[in-house]
Amino acid sequence: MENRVPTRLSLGLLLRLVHQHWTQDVEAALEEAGFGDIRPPHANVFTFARPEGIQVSELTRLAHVRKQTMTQAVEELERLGYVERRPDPNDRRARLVFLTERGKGVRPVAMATGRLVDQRWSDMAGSQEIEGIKQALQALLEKLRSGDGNAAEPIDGAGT
Amino acid sequence: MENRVPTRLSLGLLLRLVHQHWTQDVEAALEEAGFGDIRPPHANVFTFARPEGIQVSELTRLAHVRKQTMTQAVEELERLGYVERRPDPNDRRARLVFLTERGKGVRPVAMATGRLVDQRWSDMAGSQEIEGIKQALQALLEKLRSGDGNAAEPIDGAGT
DNA sequence: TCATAATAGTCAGGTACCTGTCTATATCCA
DNA sequence: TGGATATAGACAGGTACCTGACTATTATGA
Repeated sequence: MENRVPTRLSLGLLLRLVHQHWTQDVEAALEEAGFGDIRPPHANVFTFARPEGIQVSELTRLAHVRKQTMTQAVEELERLGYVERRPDPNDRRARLVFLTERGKGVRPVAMATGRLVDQRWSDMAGSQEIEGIKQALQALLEKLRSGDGNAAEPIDGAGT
Repeated sequence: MENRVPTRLSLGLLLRLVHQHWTQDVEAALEEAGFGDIRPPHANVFTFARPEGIQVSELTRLAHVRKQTMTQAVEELERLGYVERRPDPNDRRARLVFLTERGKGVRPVAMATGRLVDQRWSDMAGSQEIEGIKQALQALLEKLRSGDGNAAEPIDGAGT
């Protein structure tokens, strides 16, 4: 089947391939846990939701995604009955996102999936290896951000 | 502006953020070189094109992208006048992609952009650091591929 | 205190990937 | 040699991000 990883892949390609694996694994973990209707971008909502409610803009900042992306995730979860939105009493521009009872039930599982995948990868490749990659990427990211002009706003991202 | 990278980002998020930086930098490098109409996914076509022509399917394999993605890149480059397609004399199902004269002129630049970005990142963060990340990711990828059932086909990817 | 700037959220549209299905042709081996 | 299987490419449709432009509301500071 000739499926060896060719010797020298570009950094861009490597990042993409590994990221794709990650996304697939998160999705699979959610599926396994019986939540096939929740997909990776939704997980952030569960991760950052708070009993007092939270604005979409704040979710956006916490998860490093654009408003549009987060709005869509919230809308889908609303349709699925996991969250609901109510007007923010302190800011008439805003609406607050709350977990429904159903949503509260899912929360621990959704929050855990990222960690679960981390765990599996650590078991597979060694936790030092994974930890090393994380630290190296984080350090790189900080350098990239200070090094160029784009250092300004929440660039994007999600738990995925 | 409060833009420190928060202390512990998930691996998925890190991969995504760094990959995004990479793509932006490649795009910027192409723009700088005066080829604003060529975007990252196109670069593969220049990288792997051959004087005798090449099939889209083979480009697909080399670049680790799906047929659809590569087809689209080739179509765009055809519209822009960088490549042309002619029937494959040895396989009536297939068409071969050739660089036009114009395409041949761009080739070196398009091929160099990936390396250029690597170079810049190495200057910024240290070439050992970058090299280490590449090797770690590559090793991880190999483990991931042998570890799960997905180890079969060209997963995806591109010079980006 | 009032014009200006910032923020919450919506709307419209784009990109780079993905999946699955389908036809024509090629290859294989029983 | 012919029937199952694989491959080249086209077509239709989906996802998770992105951007920019816009309205309503809030915060700022001169």
